[in-house]
Amino acid sequence: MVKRTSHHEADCLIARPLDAIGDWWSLLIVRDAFDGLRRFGEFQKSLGVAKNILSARLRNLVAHGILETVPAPDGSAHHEYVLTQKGRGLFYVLVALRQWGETYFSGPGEPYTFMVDTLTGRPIKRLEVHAEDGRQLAPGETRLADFRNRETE
Amino acid sequence: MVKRTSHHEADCLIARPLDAIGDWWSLLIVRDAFDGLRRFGEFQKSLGVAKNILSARLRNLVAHGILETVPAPDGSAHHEYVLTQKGRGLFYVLVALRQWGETYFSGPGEPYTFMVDTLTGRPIKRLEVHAEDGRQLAPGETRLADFRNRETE
DNA sequence: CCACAAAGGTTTCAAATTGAAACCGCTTGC
DNA sequence: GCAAGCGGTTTCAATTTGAAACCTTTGTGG
Repeated sequence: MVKRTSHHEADCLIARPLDAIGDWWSLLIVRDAFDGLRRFGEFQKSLGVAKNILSARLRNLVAHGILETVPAPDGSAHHEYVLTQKGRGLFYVLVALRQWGETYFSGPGEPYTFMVDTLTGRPIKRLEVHAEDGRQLAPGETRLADFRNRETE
Repeated sequence: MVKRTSHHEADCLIARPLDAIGDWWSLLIVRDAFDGLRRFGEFQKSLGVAKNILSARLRNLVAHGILETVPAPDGSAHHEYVLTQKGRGLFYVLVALRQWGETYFSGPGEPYTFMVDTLTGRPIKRLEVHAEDGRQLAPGETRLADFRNRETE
């Protein structure tokens, strides 16, 4: 066995992100970071993950620029982990995953949480994919296209 | 070591989906399925994954109701793997992941693909999160709220 | 009809990863 | 001054991964 496969060099821009967050724990750490968790111990308690694993995941997330370490505000020698802008960009992935989970993974009648608009307390709308002109697009109405350079954007 | 951790019973509706698709390959299989791939051999060639691993992942995806097997249309004894409705629900996850990848993982000047509107060939809009009343919401403007029963929906 | 090839897996086995628990160093709190 | 807590690292066995070999069921050429 050579090495655990990495998608780092894949052409596909779905594959490459999985290199950074495509394991069982990383996305949950990011979710907790969105919930305001910052300390090693907080993540460990929330996730119940072994400390060596958490340590490796945090290091990987920092290496990928998803989290960054900042000095602890209480003046202690320790530091805290906070989301970078890149890390906050995962918000839409989390929302999409959560909406899918709400639809297909919630047992009937079980205690249940929604994402809600903080201002009104009402559930947010489902994600939709829209064309440039505003038309809503179904999965079959999109495809991938190649552009040689970014200037076509 | 007891067993590889499963999020199957987690309360969190982000964690539970990861049980179904939270490994290095499953989401790429789903991506290929959206691209129209259906046969074992097609997935294997596209992903370059070992056959035993692909076999296990396809079985898992079928067990989770994300793919289903259908008889091959050419009358051969083999079957094909196609997305279920639940599987097609992952479209938004893939779009979110891809847009994140486009933003943060594409090297400068490298050949590049976009998701485009099939009708016009123009890139699709970025995902946005909206409140019930249509206001666009930033990451910090949402939270999770508990509802005892689904009837509050 | 028989040999041979291809598709679609399964089996085998070594190497890598995971996880639980023990350990370690540094600050506090008492 | 000493125990406790935080934030990890180390150790080591169980599990998972991946490459390659193998098997089984059709399809095909001679």
